[in-house]
Amino acid sequence: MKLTAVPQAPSAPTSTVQRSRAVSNEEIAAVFDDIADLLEIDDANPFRIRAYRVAARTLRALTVELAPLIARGETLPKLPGIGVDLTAKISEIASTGDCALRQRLRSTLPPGLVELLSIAGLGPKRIKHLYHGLGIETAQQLCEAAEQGHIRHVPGFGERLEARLLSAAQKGLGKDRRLPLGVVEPVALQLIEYLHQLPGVEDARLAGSLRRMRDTVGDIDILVAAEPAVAVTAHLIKHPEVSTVLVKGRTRASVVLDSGLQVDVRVVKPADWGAALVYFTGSKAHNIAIRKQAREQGLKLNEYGVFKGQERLAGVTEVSVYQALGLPWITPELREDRGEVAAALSGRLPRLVEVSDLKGDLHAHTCDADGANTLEQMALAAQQAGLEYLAITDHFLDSERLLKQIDQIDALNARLRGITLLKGVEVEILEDGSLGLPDAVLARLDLVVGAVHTHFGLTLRQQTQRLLRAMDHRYFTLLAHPLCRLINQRAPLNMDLSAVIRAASARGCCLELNAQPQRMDLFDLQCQYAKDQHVLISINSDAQRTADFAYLRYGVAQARRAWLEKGDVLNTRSLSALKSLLAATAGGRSQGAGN
DNA sequence: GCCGTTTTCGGCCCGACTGTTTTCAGTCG
Repeated sequence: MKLTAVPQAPSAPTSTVQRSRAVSNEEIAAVFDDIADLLEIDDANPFRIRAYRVAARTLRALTVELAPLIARGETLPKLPGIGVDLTAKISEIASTGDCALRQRLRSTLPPGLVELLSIAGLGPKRIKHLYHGLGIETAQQLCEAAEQGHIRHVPGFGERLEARLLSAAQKGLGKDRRLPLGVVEPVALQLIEYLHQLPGVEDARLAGSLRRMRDTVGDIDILVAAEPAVAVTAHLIKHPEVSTVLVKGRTRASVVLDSGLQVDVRVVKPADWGAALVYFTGSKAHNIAIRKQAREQGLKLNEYGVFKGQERLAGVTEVSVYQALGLPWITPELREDRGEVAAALSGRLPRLVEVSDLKGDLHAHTCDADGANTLEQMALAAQQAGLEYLAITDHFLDSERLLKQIDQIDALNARLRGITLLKGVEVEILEDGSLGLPDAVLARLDLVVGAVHTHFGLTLRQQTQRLLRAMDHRYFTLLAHPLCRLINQRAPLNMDLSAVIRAASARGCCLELNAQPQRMDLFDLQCQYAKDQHVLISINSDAQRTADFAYLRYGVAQARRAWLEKGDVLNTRSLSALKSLLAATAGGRSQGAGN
């Protein structure tokens, strides 16, 4: 229950069958995670607990919502790790919003105990001891007991543990907060540089979810290659931004920076580098999957290498580790146990899109609206970033100003060399799904990017209909930041994205993967579903200033996590191919659907 | 709780660090 992958806030479960909206996979997964937490405190079979956690993860990785299938009476597809019992529970949760097992567990255990699990240093065993020994049920009671020195007298606890738990509890329960990749990565790279300065450090690299380029990151994992005599962890805790040292051993240290970010550093011998890099890059699920692969071949895989009995077969490089398991090297973005091991085994790993494949950017702003730079400055910066074309898609422009900008772009294109500006707009999708500019103006553009910026609170049905109607418009090209989420600030729109994706497919519209670090909109799995439905994805910077084209690499990373290949991405097309594609789709839609 | 062409029962990934203990349990990743 520590970290959830999908930031859609689960709504409070209701026991009524009539619900205002369908139960999402995320909500079912949250119930399973809750059951796993409760079972953990209840001292249940660890493998039973794991089954619930694995099932929760599987549900979060699905690209299709299950509740509508269940509502239609269809049988659920066979999912790995989900058998007869969990299938029944999924149906139960989908139709009632809750599950009898959870209610039973909650009735026998105080509700606060689950919350205690999120305090560092407190697991199920210690929570049980504190509950039975001192009646502690909440973080508040934990603090009081620690301050009064009661905890040290519970068997298995001592003064130091008491102090540590008090400190962790006082820092609150917000430790599972995740920050945008684009915010954390620069900090992490500075730390890498700092570690490299220590003599004897042979290598230092990002690991964990940062290396897998997840859109949000919970902490910074760094792997260092150095001989045991090198005092790497001592060097780390001397860093000026380190505020708290959580753990410091010879080969491992965990610290908290002034910013609140946690940093975990592991030190390994250079000879173990490859195996350690695989291990600490994860994900946990990927590691379990490749360990299973090892076991099936009579091998053992750990962070020191691949072993056959006592003999080490591989471990110096990542490639050698995968090779010893009979696999090609798997790029970190795919290491989520979403089918990459099977694909690797059968030689069907995708040839993923790369930053250098991008020929253009179809969403950018200028100082004509709320951007910081002129048309020309943006054009030259795009060229500098290796692009051949850039669509200018300002918003908040009225017809008159937009027509003026069109003329300015024509004039600029006449003298620019090596970069072409496309005439576009980020037009408001109004509450009823109509577009905020007249057809006569939209007709003069190369592309129309539609987006929602208001009325986030519509019902599921209203919001979905709004987007479907917008895409019906004859000039509609591309739906920008479809979810409208802002990481840690605004939840994704309440709408049926599967329906939107299928509609985009039917209408020949494209969807954006917005690469702004706070947006990263769509999610990887949603892009994957779009790909399945043959919807082209446009990876756009939504640049407000010249420096923002650097964000494109985050968008590409998200696309790679979605298994997208060059052909799945609209803006890998050459300018001429793009223009003919735009011409073919925009005019082909129903003439009567416009507003 | 899931899984299986050597299994319908007996497996299910594995090591570092901490703190309390005096050989190891609990937590974490």
